[in-house]
Parts: sequence; C-alpha cells; structure tokens
Amino acid sequence: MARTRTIGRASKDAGVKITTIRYYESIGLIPAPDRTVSGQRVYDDAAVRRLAFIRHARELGFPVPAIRELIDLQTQPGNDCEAVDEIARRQLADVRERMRQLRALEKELKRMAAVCAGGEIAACAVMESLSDHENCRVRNHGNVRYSSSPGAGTV
Amino acid sequence: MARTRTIGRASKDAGVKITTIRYYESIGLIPAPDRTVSGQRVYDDAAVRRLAFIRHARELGFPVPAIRELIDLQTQPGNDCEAVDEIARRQLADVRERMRQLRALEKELKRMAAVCAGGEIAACAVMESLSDHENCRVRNHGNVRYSSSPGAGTV
DNA sequence: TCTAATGTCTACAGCGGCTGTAGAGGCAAG
DNA sequence: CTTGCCTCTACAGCCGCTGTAGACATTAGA
Repeated sequence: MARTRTIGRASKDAGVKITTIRYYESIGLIPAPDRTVSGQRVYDDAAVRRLAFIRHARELGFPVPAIRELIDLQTQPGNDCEAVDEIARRQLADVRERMRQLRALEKELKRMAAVCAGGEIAACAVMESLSDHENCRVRNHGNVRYSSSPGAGTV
Repeated sequence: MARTRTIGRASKDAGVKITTIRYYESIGLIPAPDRTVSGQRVYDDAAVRRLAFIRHARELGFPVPAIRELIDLQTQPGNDCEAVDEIARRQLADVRERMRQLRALEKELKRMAAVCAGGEIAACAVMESLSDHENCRVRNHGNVRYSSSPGAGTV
C-alpha cells in the first residue's frame, strides 16, 4: 500500500515524538524524508518501521551510536549476524553492570532508612551514613586518590 | 586544627574533582570559599567534609536538588529526622524502580542474544526482536498513543 | 636566584538525548 | 472566513558535569 503520512501521524504510528523524529533527522539517524510542496515532511511505511526499531532499541537502552551501527549493518547486505550479536551482548553487559551498582545502592539505602526512625537530625542515621565517607564506598572509577581525611564532623 | 588547603588538596581529600568543586560552587551547592590575596580558593575542614558528603550522596544517586535539601535540613537546627528519611526513601524507591526496569531489559536482551547464534542478518533474532515492536514493550511512559502499525518488514 | 613544572584562575563550549519555546505559516472542518 | 490544530525553523535549556584556552601563582630543584 505504501501509505504516506505527515510527521504527526508517523509519530503516533511509530510511538516516537514529533520533536524526537526531527532530532533523529538532524543527527542523521534517519534520512531526511521527502516533503510536500509546502515543505511538510512525508513519511512512508519503511520510515515508520525504522522509527519503531529505533524506539525499541532506545527502550532497551542501546545508545544512539549503537543503533546507528545496527542500522548500518542491516542495510549492508550479506553481512552476518556476529556484529549484531556483539552489540547486543555489549548492551547486556552494560545492563548487568548497572544492576550490580543499583543493588549495592539499594543495600545501603535500605540500611540507612531502616536505622533512621525519627529524632534529631544531629543523630540521624541517614545523615551519618552520608557523612561517613570512609566505609560503604559504592563506586570508585579510579583516577581519584584519597588521603588524610578531615574525619567525621558536621557537614 | 582547622587546616586550610588549596582546591587541589581539597579535591584529593574529599575525592571530588577540582572542576566539579568549582561547578558545585557555581550552582550554589557549596558556599564560595575564602581566597588568598592572589585569588586562589582556600578550603577548611568543614568544606572538605561537606564535599565528601556530597560525593557520597551523588554516588548513591541522590540528585543535586535532593542533596541541597539535605544540606539545608542539616544546617537549620532543631529540625527532626523525618524529612531526611523521606528523601532517602524517595531515593530508595527510585533505585528500585530503575532495577525493575533493568531486570526487564536484561531478560529481553538475554533472550535476544541466546537465540542469535550466527547466520545472515536477515534472519538475525536480535534484529527481529528489535523490529518487532508489538511485543516485549518495556516501558511506556504514557502520553504516546499507538495505532495502525505498518507491520513487520525491513528496517 | 632562576627555571621548569605544576597548580590555579576565568569563561565558555560540549557531552547525550532529547524537550521546550517563539513566531510564522499550512490545512481541514464548520 | 474563521477557528483550531498541525507543522515549520531556529535556538535555548535540561542534568551533572568535563574539556578547552590562555593567563597568572606557587613550589621544587639546580
């Protein structure tokens, strides 16, 4: 049928906001579509499918460069699946790492909230937890050296 | 002892990068410190403690406005712990929500990667998964209506 | 004391992935 | 013809920093 539609309709069909579609065009993630004589963008089915593809990949947390790669791989024929799989595995590893971090955060936050059961702020376990930067180090992406701390005290 | 130090030393002591310290000052998260006659910033123990406090809160994912709130609560005396606890619980809820999302992502990514075991891209399970936007909806923050999809096909 | 190496200063641009705004013009229904 | 929505461009802003450029300050070693 090769239906064509304005940006608003394409937006609804693909589930991608109008402004986001224009943004994707501006960064070259999708090609510039044809225009009507009055300058309005016109999208066909293939364009909408690509937008939906992008949306789903974004929902899965794929960064835009990775999506660009996936689309490139898709459009050059005869290529095999390995590169695609690699990108997906990279994304999975990333998700797992973020989960690991969040689990650590949850543990400490839970501990903080549990201990704090009202009372003066001076004695608040949450504030103490946050002030006491010597234990419960959650992440340390290197490149910072710690030394000679001024110890505990008021924030 | 009320030791004072330059920004570089404060950076090391607190584990916060120099540029980040200046940024925090620029957004009013920390007060502007005293300066030497030549204009270099000078930090005392309290300032370093506050920086470490901020760093730890940031590591735990507290957004800057929440940290601002925590500091405000801390500095107005006599206030009790409830507000602090509320902020921590909010943060915990946020962390849990993000974990929930990531778990869903992991599940789908794992499925994708498992099915894809080489071959032509045209038949790649990963690409299919990403193209097929009708199932495995991961998140839908509302405000977008879906309708009349152009169906499956090439991206 | 001189020099070289660091450290620090300001101001501003850029990152990702959009979102929001302003002001103008297009288009279809009543 | 009006009303009301749709679309257009261009640019600023979001968060939480990071990086850059070019100038001045301080410190360690010869």
